[in-house]
Amino acid sequence: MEPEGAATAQPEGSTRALVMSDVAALAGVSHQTVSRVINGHPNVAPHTRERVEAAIAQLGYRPNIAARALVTGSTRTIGLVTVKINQYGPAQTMLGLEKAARAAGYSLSVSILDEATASAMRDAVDRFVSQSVDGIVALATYDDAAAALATLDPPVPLVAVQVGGDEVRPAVGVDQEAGARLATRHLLELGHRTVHHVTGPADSQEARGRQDGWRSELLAVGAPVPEIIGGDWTPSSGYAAGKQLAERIRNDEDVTAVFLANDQMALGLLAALHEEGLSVPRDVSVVGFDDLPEAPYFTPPLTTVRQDFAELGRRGVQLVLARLQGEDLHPEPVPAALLVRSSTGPARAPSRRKGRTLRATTA
Amino acid sequence: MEPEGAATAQPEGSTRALVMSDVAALAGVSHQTVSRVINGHPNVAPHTRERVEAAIAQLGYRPNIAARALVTGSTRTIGLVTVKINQYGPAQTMLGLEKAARAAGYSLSVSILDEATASAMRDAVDRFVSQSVDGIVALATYDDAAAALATLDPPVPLVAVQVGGDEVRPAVGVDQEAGARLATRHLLELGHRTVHHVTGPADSQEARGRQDGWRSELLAVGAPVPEIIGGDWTPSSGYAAGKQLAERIRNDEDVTAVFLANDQMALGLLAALHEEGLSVPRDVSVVGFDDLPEAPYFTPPLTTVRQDFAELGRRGVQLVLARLQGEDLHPEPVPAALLVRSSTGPARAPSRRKGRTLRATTA
DNA sequence: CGCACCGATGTGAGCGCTAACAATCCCTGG
DNA sequence: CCAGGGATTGTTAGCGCTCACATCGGTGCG
Repeated sequence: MEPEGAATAQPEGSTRALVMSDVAALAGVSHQTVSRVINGHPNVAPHTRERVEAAIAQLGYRPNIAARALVTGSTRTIGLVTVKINQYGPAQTMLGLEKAARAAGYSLSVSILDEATASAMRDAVDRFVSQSVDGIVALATYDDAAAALATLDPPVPLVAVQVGGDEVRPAVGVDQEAGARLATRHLLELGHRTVHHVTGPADSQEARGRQDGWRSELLAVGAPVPEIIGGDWTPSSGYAAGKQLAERIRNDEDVTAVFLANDQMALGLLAALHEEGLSVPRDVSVVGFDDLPEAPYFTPPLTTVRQDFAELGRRGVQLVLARLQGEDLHPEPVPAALLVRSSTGPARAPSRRKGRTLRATTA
Repeated sequence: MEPEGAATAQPEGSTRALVMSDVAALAGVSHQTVSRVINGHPNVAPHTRERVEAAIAQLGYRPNIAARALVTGSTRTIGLVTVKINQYGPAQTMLGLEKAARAAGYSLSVSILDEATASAMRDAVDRFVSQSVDGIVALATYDDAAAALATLDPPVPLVAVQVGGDEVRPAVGVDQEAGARLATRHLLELGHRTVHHVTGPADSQEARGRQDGWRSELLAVGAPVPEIIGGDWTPSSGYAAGKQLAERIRNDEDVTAVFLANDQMALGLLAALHEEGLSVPRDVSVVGFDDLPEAPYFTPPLTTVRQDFAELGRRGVQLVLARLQGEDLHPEPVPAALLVRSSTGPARAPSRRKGRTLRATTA
């Protein structure tokens, strides 16, 4: 980037044009010995090691990683391909991944897709391959992305994070089903006859996992399984669900508990219910999923399910590194935990609750 | 990573062990001509260029970027150092940056700090330098991070995104002050005598910018400037502010309009006001800042200020690239826009509003 | 008609590092 | 007392690419 003649132009002892032999010369050894010290090879005399380390420190030497990458074939970089980083889950997962990668001495290169299409996914993986990352982590919660992943066979380890089943290659994920069962059970235990469910998008494996958990818990206790209400993660779809549910309550249907596949939809539902003059949790109990930072400040504070994203990231990186060494571990799903706040309460008046008055707030 | 003997093991015509001379041999030219074609050098005969391109396509050849980086000194990577990616603003900015970087043919390497301390910042920048990124973008909205940036003098361009003034090196940011004035003016125009303000953390330049905007708008129209209420971005601090304000309203102070430095605090305030039996916007008008995806679904839907993060990212990358070429552009701040929803309304009963009844909901 | 010149291509060197091998040196055991 | 072996260090050869320069064939002009 600059002729080496300018090497000493830096005001303070900053990096530049310093190469291994500079260190070697100062320490009075060969460059190879310096290399050995840097890479922690065993057979270096303690005395020599010290001298080399001192020289490195004195010069502020930093190995050129491009040169190292050229010969080792490893860039010590992990590529992350993800979608919709503005959603809480992906953002948190990314945070966990970065931390774990850094701790393992890897850096994280990211590619944020606009859409989770197969071709976008393929392109991103391709880009990482020609960037010669050591491994790739894909956040693939949507079917087509997951499908795209399945067709890919990059020359580096590729692991999926947060996909539903084990359909796709090595994968780690949160135990969506267990989390959903926790939420459902909580509502059931409060005495609700059944629990309604607002799902996420049909092509999201996470959404399906939550739905499965909800259904199986209902089935397990012999509770009726109401028809699901479709949603798409947005508050707006939760709002629509809230309106629909309010209408059904007005028609005297037995709707006292709702489990939504994420907190944002719960927020929308809360808003709709409020508009319809329904009180949470007096009239309806509500549980979300994700534990957004805002969730404790919803009106009312939202009972929800928290996923341990840091742990997820850690395992994701761990999986990549294991694969890199040829190991083939199959990690357990990361557990989820229920956080009970004020949006859930005991079911009132077991069955008959005729003659309720509904205030219309909007008019 | 693997002995080159295994080079042809790949099932389909995937990448591996392909080097420039393979392409050269197939095209019947020298490796240097291949290099020229790849790098778009002018003096290549059209016919030759075509043949080389065909060979590249046929083989699926991808240049080894480590080798290129070794000789050119450029990795075509931009480093991003940021804090708190789980907050909406940073996450969106990052998205914008990644997009812009990718469009410019750069990839984005990220480092997410736990804390915005000087030493963490320094370490991250250091790591990027030894990773030999071409440029660094720092999201430095906090003073100590910004201060750390000012002391740093890395051998690559370093630009700050979203810092307050021009104190720090090349920087781009959203015009916080203008956004805040928009919000304040909106409330004033609705007939409110003055506007209360809940700030962000004192060491955040963004928070101070918003506060300055609020104050100068108040001053501009000769409205009284109430004491600011301290906050820290969290819903919890907004909640506390809400409680405090409710108390003051109960004591008949003239509080009818609040501008909060972000939406999350507005959410907390909304919750507190609701608990205190105060109606928004009937009793109090509320404006936030950020336009979270959830903001339209708050109770009531929140009037707020939107920042164009995509544009911010674009300009950030543009600035780095300009610096890389020695240019020294000083970009304008990115504008912010007011979004009026239902949390703001006209001021009632100009002054006297004795004898109000406050329901206590919690008891 | 021949020489200078330019566009197109090839050749050689080397970026900074690690891996493989070679060369020491010092010790141990027969 | 000398061969053998392990520990330590040095030497050499590339990794795959781009840069600088050499080469070659053709064109323009004196």
